Amino acid sequence: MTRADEVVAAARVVLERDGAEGLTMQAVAAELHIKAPSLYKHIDGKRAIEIELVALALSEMGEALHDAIAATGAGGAGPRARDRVATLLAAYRRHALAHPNLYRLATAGPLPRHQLPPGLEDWAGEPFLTVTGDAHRAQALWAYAHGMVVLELDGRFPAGSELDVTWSAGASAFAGRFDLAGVAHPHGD
Amino acid sequence: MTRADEVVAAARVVLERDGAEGLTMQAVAAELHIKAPSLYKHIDGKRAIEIELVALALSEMGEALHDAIAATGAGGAGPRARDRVATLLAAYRRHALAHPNLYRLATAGPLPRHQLPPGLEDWAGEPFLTVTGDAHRAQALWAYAHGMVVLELDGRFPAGSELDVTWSAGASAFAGRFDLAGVAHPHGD
DNA sequence: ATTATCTATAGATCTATAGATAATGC
DNA sequence: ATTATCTATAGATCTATAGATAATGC
Repeated sequence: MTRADEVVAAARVVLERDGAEGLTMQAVAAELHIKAPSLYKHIDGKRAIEIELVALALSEMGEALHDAIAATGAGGAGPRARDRVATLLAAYRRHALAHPNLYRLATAGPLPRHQLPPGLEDWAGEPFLTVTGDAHRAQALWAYAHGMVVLELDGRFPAGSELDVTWSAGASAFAGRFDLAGVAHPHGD
Repeated sequence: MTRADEVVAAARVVLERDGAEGLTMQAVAAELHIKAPSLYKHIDGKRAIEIELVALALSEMGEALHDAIAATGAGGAGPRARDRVATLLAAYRRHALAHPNLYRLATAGPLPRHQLPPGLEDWAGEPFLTVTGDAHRAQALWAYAHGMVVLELDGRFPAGSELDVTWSAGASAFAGRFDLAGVAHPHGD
């Protein structure tokens, strides 16, 4: 682990603990028991740290999602479509809520695409394509998951909301079309 | 229009033009051709301005949504459910993209519920309940709309995404269950 | 020699208060 | 008198650079 990696690791600790607002060069340095100016000998500045954290977040989220749907077994659209959607959503929610500040950092604002490992973004989102079988439905499902997470993190749902039921309603909605298609247009192959 | 209202109106201009980052007391004062300290004689501070802006944003969004579904005519779940969902989503998207910075301010972070006009939040969200007929599905649809908007605003969808199609896919998904229900469990009344 | 760290500090903001000054309305 | 505005400024941060100092490795 290079010293630069240690800086990023320390930044992660600070971010998870104190939020984006608390992520300052001084706080990161303090986490390493050094002074802020020393950080600049190892990493290019605050923005560089943030970009590393975004890459890390995408990577870990991708892993959580791939793992989750791998366990459901492969397969296209079918009667188990709803289960697979629900499984994916549950993994997304669990992972995001377990690392709320890292999740926010990685999803808020424009993505520094040209500074991320090539393919990382696509790979992380792949599971949405896998469970929906269609690029547009994949994007829609992802947007749904993201919307639910940020609203939940920000406490935007009224008190007393039964969020498990709401999440479930979304899973049904996004799997519904498959079920309906299965009834109305049985696969010819 | 009280001077306090003029301050809020100026703040809105600054926010829409320069984003949340540019919304400073100095910028608001400059918009009114006065100096920042003078603002404090009219309004309680920056946070007070922001809260007024959130109330304004909720109010205008609520109006846009109510207007949109009013035009589709009342009615419960039925074959036109998808149209009504699509109409609501279109209005949500159009309004949010027309006032991106106000939208962000109003939806980012915790809602100052106790400092908003009573009932405003519920009223603004009512159209989602109207078109879905169910509180959980309403929340899910709202989360979908919000997710789509913030991802679109932040440029998070890959270049070349056909967002109209994606929005449409969500509308179909959330209306699908109604269609399916209509097929599988015809209304008994 | 090279590397890591330190102190000192420039430079850029922001919010908000204190107290003075000018203008308006009774 | 009251109201609106101004100047001056306290107080709090943050990022980042410059240059000195100590420690490590050949």
